Amino acid sequence: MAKVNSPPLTPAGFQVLLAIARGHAHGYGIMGFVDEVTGGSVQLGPGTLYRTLARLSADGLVEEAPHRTEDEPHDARRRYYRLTDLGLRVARREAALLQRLAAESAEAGLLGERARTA
Amino acid sequence: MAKVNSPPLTPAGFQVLLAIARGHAHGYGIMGFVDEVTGGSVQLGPGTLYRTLARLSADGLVEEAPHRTEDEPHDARRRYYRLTDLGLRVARREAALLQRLAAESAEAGLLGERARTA
DNA sequence: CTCGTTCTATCCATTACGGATATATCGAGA
DNA sequence: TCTCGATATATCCGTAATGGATAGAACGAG
Repeated sequence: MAKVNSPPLTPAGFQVLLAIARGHAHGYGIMGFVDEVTGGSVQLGPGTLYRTLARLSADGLVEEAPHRTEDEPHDARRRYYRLTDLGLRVARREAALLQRLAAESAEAGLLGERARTA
Repeated sequence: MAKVNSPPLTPAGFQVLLAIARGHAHGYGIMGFVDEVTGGSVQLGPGTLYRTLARLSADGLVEEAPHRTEDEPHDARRRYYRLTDLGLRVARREAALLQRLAAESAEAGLLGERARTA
């Protein structure tokens, strides 16, 4: 049985995995997605982004994919990525943790019931 | 109107705020709660924990609370904390972001549908 | 009184982050 | 075709966050 001991995933690392899972396959697109989905409260600069992509790739969580000649007009500068099997498992595990924390947050009264009195 | 520009919240910072919101008011108890609620996948060592508490306190997100002489048998070593109004707002905002990310994870198929084929 | 546990606190090495900078390609338009 | 701003990737560097080791005081059981 393969070790499921995944290498530690950084916050930025999860953002990137999530963006790729959502179909944003190249670096620049990932930046925009993260900014948008978090309402601007998380912003990956180029430094963090490409360093994170390199680490995820070295850890075997993502791999470079061939250019998609279909819909996209083929931009030679772009590098596309996709999740590996391991990357998918890691992303799922992290997503489950997030869900758990969101549930705890709800238990703690941190969700919903906003400005009830005011 | 007060600035809502909260100081940046670190991952460890949110864990601590959540633990306090859940009623774990002193450092050592927070360590145990975080370990437990995350199934051991997040572990705050003493270094991170107390440094984080100090920073949260300096930023006005938490404040020290008087010892609870009621249920607890009074342990003079313990230091109790509670959320400030600002801390509560920040925790809520972060919890909402978490929820959003969990929802995106679901959209990406990272939640549920586990080992369908196997 | 003694000892193991609880609890807070600080120090240090490693790592992650954020932003500036560099460079190359693309597409629009003169 | 030549120029220029926007797109896209990549690296560098200073700052901050993390993890783990270490220290030491107060607690409770025996």
